[in-house]
Amino acid sequence: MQSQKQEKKKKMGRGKIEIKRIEKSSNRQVTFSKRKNGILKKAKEISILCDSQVSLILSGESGKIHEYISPSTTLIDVLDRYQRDSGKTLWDAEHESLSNEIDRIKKENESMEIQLRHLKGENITSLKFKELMDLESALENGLTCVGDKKMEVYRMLKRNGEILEEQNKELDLLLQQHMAVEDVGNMHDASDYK
Amino acid sequence: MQSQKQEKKKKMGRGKIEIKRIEKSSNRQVTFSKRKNGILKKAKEISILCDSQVSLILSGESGKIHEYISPSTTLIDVLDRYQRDSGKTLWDAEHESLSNEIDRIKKENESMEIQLRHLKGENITSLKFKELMDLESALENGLTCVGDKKMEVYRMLKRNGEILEEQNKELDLLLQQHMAVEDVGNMHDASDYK
DNA sequence: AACTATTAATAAAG
DNA sequence: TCTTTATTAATAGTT
Repeated sequence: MQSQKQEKKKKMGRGKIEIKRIEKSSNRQVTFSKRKNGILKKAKEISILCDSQVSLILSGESGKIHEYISPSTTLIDVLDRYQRDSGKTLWDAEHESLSNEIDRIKKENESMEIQLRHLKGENITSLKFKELMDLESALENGLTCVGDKKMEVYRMLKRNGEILEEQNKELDLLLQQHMAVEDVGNMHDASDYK
Repeated sequence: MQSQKQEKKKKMGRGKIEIKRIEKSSNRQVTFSKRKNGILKKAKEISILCDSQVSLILSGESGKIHEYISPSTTLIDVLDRYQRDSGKTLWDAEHESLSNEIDRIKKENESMEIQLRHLKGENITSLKFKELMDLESALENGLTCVGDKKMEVYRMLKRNGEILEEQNKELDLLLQQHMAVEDVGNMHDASDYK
């Protein structure tokens, strides 16, 4: 291998180049054109293959702009993400305040989502005993209010005679089924606590 | 040449791939990581070789952002140019998009807040009978889950003997008070339904 | 622009 | 995630 190379330190033919500014303007332009196509293609490919968001903006010496923005998103989205992620503010103060508001609301959102889950009995594995008891109290309280209200509405409906006989029967049936389920629930609770 | 190929229509080994979303998530991630490095390298190379301005921002499914911005310029310069060249005003669009996002999240927020209120038995005056029943079911379901979990945790605590006697008593007391409230709740329900 | 010898990127496997 | 390697893809220099 060495013997083959020894007389050819510089490749005079096609081959590797050093990564530094190409001095000859015409070559530089040609290379820009070729590599521009290459990288635009790569950008498109990675966005399709990997379902990823890409924003590529290129400009050569002519000043002409070439771009690829993945269709799954807009440039705005990419830049917005970029700003939040990097902490760099590309734009004005108002933009920043809007961004902050979004962050704030998103946090609120998250906390409410957790509360909702808990009230629905989901994701409660990590809760402490005291938290479970508080949660239970809240649920019982809610149940009491709702149950009272339900009966109130039910009586009002009946009294006003606003429901047709047919609907009335349907409601009664629903209600009875419901109460049956409730009773089972209570029995379950009771046995569990003894 | 044809004879060599005829038995190997599909390359089972290393080779060409079709440019379409990679279905398997792990493969997609690996490919993203590799190609990301590739395209970042290409971006750097073209900017050096051809003295060109490049802004490349990528994000994969993890949401993490990867970027190459050519040192000869700032992202803002690139974007300014982009705006002038394309005639699109990113500024306004950005502003609008943020406003829209805020609206969207606020609506989500509002809806969750209402749900939370309802589950806590507040603001239920306007609800229809059927809605009250659904709400009640949800609450009962949540209560069952939480109650089961609570007892599970309680038993575990007792069994493991991890709580001091003092704490133990406190818990027992809390629990008894709690059950008493529960019983009142049940009686209340029962009497109402008769 | 088109052509090819060569290098570079990378898909699949370990 | 890293390394290896067979194979495809990109491209530098030439025409």
